Amino acid sequence: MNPIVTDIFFDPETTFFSGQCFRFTAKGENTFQGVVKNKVLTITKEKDRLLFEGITPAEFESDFAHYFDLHTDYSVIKAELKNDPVMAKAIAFAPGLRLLHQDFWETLCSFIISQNNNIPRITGIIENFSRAFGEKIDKDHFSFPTAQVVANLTLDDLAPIKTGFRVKYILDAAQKVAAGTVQAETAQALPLTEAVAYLCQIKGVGEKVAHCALLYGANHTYAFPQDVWMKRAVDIFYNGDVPEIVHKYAGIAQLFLFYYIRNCEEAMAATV
DNA sequence: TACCAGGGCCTTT
DNA sequence: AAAGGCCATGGT
Repeated sequence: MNPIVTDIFFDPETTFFSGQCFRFTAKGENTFQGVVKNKVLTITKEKDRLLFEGITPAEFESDFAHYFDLHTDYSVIKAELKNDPVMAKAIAFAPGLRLLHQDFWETLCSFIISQNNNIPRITGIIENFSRAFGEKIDKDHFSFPTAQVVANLTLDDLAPIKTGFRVKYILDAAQKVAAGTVQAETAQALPLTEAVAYLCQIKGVGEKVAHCALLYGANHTYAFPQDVWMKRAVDIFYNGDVPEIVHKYAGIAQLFLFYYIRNCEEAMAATV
């Protein structure tokens, strides 16, 4: 199958390793591979274009363009955000970041696993979780386990995944999603505040995890997940007071700020 | 209100 | 080599 070529710009590396998704790995300097929508997707970054392999042009148009938020014009958003000096720095530091539109259940479950955990370990847990309970796609790749499958597991089944005390949270989330008590469509349709409360009915889902699931998995672009890093960023950069422009593009602004404070030497130095 | 719960990768000391 | 923190939340 010939690769799909696109001249739409985004940076796979910063996008995949910004902490919004946990399913991609680097394969060499400019190639990244991961499981999306039960398919093994390989993306290669060339000088002025990206190559997509593993999916058909029809799949690219119908599913993956939305997944990569390619219908959103980032130049407009970034131009406006850059009026804020902190955002200008954050955007300049990782200009190719994009907000991914992921599967609701996968993000919900992934961010339950993420709590009080670091990104390499989260990635490893999700890999093992998929290998154990997902469907085999090829030798090295497995789909993310469905809520229906996970809902029928026991605490002992999940023990080898070593998610510790989070196991019972995962089970409660899976059971509520599988039963339809919590639905992606409802989470998406509700206003943000009500959507957060809706997700917080799940054991182990609090404000932070709810915002992540809504932002990354339910199209809530005004969601603004605040973990220790973001709180630090808001304190240091804005003296605790988030400016209006950041509120306007909350989710995307958060993505830039999070990546900036996590990775930029200058920003790190400011934390001392 | 403060602390603790699995566990392991990574950073700092 | 050892210690502490990590895209948190619920229970005591």
